[in-house]
Amino acid sequence: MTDRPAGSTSPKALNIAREVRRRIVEREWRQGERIPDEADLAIEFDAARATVNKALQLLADEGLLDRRRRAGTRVTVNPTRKATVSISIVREQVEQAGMAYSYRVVAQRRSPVPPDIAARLALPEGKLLVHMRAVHYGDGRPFQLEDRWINTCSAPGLEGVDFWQLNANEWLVQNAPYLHAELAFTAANADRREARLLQTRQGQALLIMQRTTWNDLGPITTVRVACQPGHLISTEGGYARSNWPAGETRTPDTP
Amino acid sequence: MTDRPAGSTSPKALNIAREVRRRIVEREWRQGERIPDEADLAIEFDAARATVNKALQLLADEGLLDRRRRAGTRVTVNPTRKATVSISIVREQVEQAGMAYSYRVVAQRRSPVPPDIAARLALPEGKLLVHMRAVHYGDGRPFQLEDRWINTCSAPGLEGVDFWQLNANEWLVQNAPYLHAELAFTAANADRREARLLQTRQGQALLIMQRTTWNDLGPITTVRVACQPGHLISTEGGYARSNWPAGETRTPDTP
DNA sequence: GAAGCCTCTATGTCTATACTTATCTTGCGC
DNA sequence: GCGCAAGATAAGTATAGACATAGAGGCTTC
Repeated sequence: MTDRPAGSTSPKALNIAREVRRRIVEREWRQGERIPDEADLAIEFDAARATVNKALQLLADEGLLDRRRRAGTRVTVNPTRKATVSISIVREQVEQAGMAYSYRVVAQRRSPVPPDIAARLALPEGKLLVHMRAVHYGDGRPFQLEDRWINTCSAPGLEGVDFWQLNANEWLVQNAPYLHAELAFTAANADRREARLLQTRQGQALLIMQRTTWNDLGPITTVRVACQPGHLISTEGGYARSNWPAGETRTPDTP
Repeated sequence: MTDRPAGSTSPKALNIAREVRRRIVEREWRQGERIPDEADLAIEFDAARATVNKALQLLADEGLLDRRRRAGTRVTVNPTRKATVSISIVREQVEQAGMAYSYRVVAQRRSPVPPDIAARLALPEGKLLVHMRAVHYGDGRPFQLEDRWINTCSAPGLEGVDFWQLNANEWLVQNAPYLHAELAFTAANADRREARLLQTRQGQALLIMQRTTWNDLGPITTVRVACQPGHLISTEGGYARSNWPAGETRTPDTP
């Protein structure tokens, strides 16, 4: 009898993963302990080994299991869990929040690259890159402030583009897909200019997002995004979207 | 002598993924375009369809491809790329940075839960939870400041634990695996107390990490971590860690 | 006992095949 | 022309079988 009352949408591998996860969380299988091997689990769950493999790989990716050839699979002792951040274009973020998007370029010029940026991009100091600063607005209020350096060598076709009118972020996303990216978060106090552009006070703590992308030609662009005060970047919990919070509390932004 | 000049580290599915990625990045297959179906690719790459499927699923997870049954696979128009943040226990972070770890509990008591925390945990306001504040040090200098609420109902066995001595973070990681987690980043100005504990000045911008975990019994714990000034949380670039710095750029015909 | 070799096992990966399922297309009846 | 049902198609998923390979553990040798 296939019970599917609680919405168990039945891809077999996922069911197996869920059951194994439950056994771990409920401590039937304890930290560091070795769990039955794939073949045994395949018998227990009446599935092919490949299916069990898929399930266990999933849990290993989540950081719950440690798998090694010949040694078998054991429950991770100090699980390093992973959370994923989705980076979409600003306009979509703003619009998804139900606000009207607008965009203003504050400055744009070719400029020799300063030492810190050069280091981050692994480019010779002083090389001429396109440097631009822009503000993204939601409903007319400043949402994000971006300070971007673009390496035209890695973005062919960019030469003729007029970023005073076009959104650099979107142009790059659509026209210069990357092979490698780095992303980092930090915090910084708003300086005088940032405070003015974001319409806040100097010294206000800002969430800073630094992002650099590369393709096979080299670095494409690096950008430092300063978010509006109180902005929250949240990650996707990952796997088990359960249903405890009866009222899915989508936390309102902090004032 | 294993000559693998072009770095083809052999798992066939990964090779296929890499090649498809290359075709996208090099714009052989353009944004929005439909790519050949799995069967055709299987023939082209001389692989089974399952293998091609695995490769394409990988790229879809990365956000590069959009796949729909019957409709086929197309290159994503506005790729929303994903980056993953690894959350390990603080001690490991500190030690990995080559510093000596220490830990000090600043306060711990049972306390009625304030409205904002109650909302976040979906618990009735005023319920008694364990509230604790602690500082993590690296080489004696403050590294992180944590403000944690623990729901003993969801963490059986916690009643008798003495967090004045034991590291709450580690105890929870090892003894209360979770099913669901949420993580968010924001920035805040250090208040008087935070400034003192982190040995910095009041108003200093701090990177804040908020993390809440649940298991099948309900919310386990929520913690607000304030990082030392200048702290950087970086994500794993993801898939293609390449080696441009003067590395072998598999240079195609560059226009 | 330490070092080195050997063997066997559990996972890693791939294949061929089959069936399921969503959804686009087509064609029929009106 | 319109609506709806039938068919076709591409991805989704599962399976049994096979071989590859890392590496733990035992064995031998010095």
